[in-house]
Amino acid sequence: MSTEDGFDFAALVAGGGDRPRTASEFVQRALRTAILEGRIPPGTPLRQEALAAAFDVSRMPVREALRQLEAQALLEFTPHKGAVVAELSAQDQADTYLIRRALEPVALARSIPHLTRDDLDRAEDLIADMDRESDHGRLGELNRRFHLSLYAHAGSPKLLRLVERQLTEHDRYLRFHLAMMGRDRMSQDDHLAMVAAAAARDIEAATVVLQRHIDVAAEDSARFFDR
Amino acid sequence: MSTEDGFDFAALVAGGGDRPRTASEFVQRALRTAILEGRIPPGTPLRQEALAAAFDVSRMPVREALRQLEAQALLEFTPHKGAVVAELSAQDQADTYLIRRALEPVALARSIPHLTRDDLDRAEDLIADMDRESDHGRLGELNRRFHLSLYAHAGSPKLLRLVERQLTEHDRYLRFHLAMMGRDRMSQDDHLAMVAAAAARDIEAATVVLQRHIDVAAEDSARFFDR
DNA sequence: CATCTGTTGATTGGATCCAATGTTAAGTCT
DNA sequence: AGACTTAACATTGGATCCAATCAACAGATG
Repeated sequence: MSTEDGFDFAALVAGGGDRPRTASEFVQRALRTAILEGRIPPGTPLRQEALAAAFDVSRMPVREALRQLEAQALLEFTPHKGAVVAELSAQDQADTYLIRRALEPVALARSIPHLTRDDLDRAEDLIADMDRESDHGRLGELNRRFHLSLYAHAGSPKLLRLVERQLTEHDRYLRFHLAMMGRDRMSQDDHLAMVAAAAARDIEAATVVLQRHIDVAAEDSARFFDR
Repeated sequence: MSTEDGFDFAALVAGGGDRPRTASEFVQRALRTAILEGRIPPGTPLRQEALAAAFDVSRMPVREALRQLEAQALLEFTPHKGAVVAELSAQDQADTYLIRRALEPVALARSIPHLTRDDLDRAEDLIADMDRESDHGRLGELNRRFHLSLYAHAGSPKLLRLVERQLTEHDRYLRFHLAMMGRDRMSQDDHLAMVAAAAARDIEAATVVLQRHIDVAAEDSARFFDR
């Protein structure tokens, strides 16, 4: 059954968390996390019929889910050809870092004055979790949650949603990156330094570290796409 | 016929530009521009049946269009209640400016070295067009195109898409803003200064003007939401 | 032999029908 | 009279069916 059509969609059906109220949302979430975690490789064509069968729904909720994911740039739609999981490209990856570098320091700077001791503790916990975690998919999520925890009090929901989105897209590349680099201790030093600077309410130091953190990650990752 | 259900959807049917290949896309574009240009007020409930009748299609392409617009944050979906045009809020507006201020200078700086004489001429043409234009809806589009024309050569498609999105969302507020302020000569001075700086390849000067331009617009607009 | 064309199969787009849910309003009971 | 229950309606969510489009392949023609 795993040689269906290049990918075993049935494996996606075990949706975690709270069961969504609508089938459309159910499909949307399952596909979304599957794509983000790299479980459906870029370029995979998404046949509506196959997905409908895998999720045991009709084609309609599948179509709605695909439309939503298209608007999130996770897949590409061609009028009468269907949907394909969006490709990863060096250009796209570079752009993601460019955007993160512009947005995240702003979020961090605005958030630092309002961070509580609890927030900082949780951030440190996440760093510890990352040290323990070995699965690449979950590591990306922990990294995302760590960054977001420091930006949480920026008081700009729209900015945060945007940053979150960039971080999730970054996940797709990070996963790819880690898979080739083996386990990395990454920039945990940077992470710790950021928390320390935040605790000291030193906005300047924290943003400098963050920018360098992103720049280094950008350079590292760029190498994997030089081909 | 204009007292249908609070809004005359039939007036949207005259879609400009190239006719889309699919009904879904047709509906999506029409609704999108209508919302952006403020022709459908925030908070308006979008009944699928009414839209389908107005566009002379079935409810299905309408549903797909609504899903896409939801993912673009132009309307809000509630499971069994339906879609409502997204509200404008002071917070959201402030966030939009925050994001623009972070992203646009980056795009401009990267684009300036590659701008051609033609690009600059077109930018100046757009400024002239804005002087002549009186309709608020179109003015917003011209303003958007002006900004984008200066960023066009940034070489970062993803960044540009994001900036374009912020500018279109900004349009909704700009329209609201202009409607109360009467005709304004706005920041055409800033626009001219930006083109001049770009022509001189003076990245520093251009980005400074742009940042101030955005800051001033942010402060101006914020007043209208103090209530 | 290459190219063009017509035909068949696969897949998506759209329409209609039915089920599920939410809302409203009437009616009943305290 | 006020609050709760329940029944009708309106609206959305989902399934199935049909039409339109695209891709692949076979055959004809230069």
